Amino acid sequence: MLDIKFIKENKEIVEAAIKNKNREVNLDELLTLSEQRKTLKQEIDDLNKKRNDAARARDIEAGTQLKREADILETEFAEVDKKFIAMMAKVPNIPSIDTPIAPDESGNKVIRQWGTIPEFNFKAVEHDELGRHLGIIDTDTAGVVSGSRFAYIKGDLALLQFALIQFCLNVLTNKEKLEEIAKKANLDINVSSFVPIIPPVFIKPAVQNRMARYMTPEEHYMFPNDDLMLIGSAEHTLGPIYMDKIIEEKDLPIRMLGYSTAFRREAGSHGKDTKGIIRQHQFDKLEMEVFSIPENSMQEQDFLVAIQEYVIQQLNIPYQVLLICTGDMGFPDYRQIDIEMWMPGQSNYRETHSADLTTSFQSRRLNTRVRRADGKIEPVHMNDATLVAIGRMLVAIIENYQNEDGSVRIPEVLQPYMGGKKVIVKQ
RNA sequence: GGAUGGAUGGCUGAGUGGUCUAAAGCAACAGUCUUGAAAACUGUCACCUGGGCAACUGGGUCGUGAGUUCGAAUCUCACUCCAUCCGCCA
Repeated sequence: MLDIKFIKENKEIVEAAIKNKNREVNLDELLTLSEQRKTLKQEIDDLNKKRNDAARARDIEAGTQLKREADILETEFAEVDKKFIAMMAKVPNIPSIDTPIAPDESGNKVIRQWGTIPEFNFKAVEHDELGRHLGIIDTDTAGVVSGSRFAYIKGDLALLQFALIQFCLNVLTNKEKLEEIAKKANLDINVSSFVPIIPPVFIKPAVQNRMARYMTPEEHYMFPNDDLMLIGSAEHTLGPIYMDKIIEEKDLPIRMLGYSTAFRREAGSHGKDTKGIIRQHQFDKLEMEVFSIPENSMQEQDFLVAIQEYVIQQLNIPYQVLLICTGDMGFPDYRQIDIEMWMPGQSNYRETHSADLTTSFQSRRLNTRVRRADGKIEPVHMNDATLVAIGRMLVAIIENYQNEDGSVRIPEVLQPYMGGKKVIVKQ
């Protein structure tokens, strides 16, 4: 949610943001509602003053009359307020100055590429074929037991998942390593180790709503009997940790690393990525979440991207970094940076990471604030970013590390976490 | 699932219809004293929102939402969460 004052004072900027993000909101109507709301509130306040005076004076007759008047005004206010809130929720965050303006993903800008695209002297195959051959991915049985877009991850691939997690935890809790990463990225920030968190995977819909993500119930698994839903990302339950709280400036930044399963209905993606485990209803993910003071939030995002890149470089897989354009970026995002990793089986880069800087857009709705050193209170800035979407990372690893005989080498940095094993062979 | 108790500011906690404009303590911050610190003393110290350059001032907030009343932290109803016990359970 944006600040109504900001909207009032920067109508053109907000209008452009709505247009560039392919949304529709009538700002004039919104501003009119805001004025109506304010006027009504003022009238109610004045009336309440009189009511308080009457109550103190024990003037029962005047009080009765004033109460009747107040009831009418309050009903009117409730209606206007409801419309106002609903409309405010439709206004997206404004994009950063460096965000490319374009209607769809074709406007995303590649800002850097890393690694050399591997040349195979045989025909590289896709992960589902490799996985089936090696007996480490079983979507057929999962299809029978649970339906499409589910899989059994087995044997060495299951071990590889835990190796990845362990490797990442070691990096993100190692302050010296993180300092190195920040320094290499030319970032002037106060580095601290991330707090590892295993968050709940269920969330109350009302809280999810306050994360100000523009989402439909079709995207999530809902449990109306229990007033709960499954999260689509650890971010959903990490973000509200400081809901309705004031954080002291000296305690920022707060950097968290969540590990959880993510659940997605993929309602709108029929026929897309139906093979293998690229697009699943259920996958595990390491997710970073950072709360910071406003003036540092862009650097924090750059830091998160630098960490993402470090991990991929350690795995030695080619990737490209994209600045996402207005038409493709998230509703609450001020700046979105994605990473696409090279998938030899598809001869294509595929999206594996996303880093969202939402500035104060989510925190305003969550009511998470910072008390600055000078005592002023303002919304904190929030960043969230994928560290590893494990399913897709496993895909990238086995496709990039495949051999002609269908076996798969294990990336060097992960070998210590796999008991020294170097190759996955048919099981 | 059953039973009982509870939710008040950063924390502890008093408050059972109108002097609550929420006691007191702790913590924090500032000052005095001190070479410095501690202690002591003095002061400040919740949040949202309207008006005002400001001093200041109006309204709202005692888990959430509705209700009763001229008047609600206090009474009623619903909900959420927490604690303890019983049952079940990894």
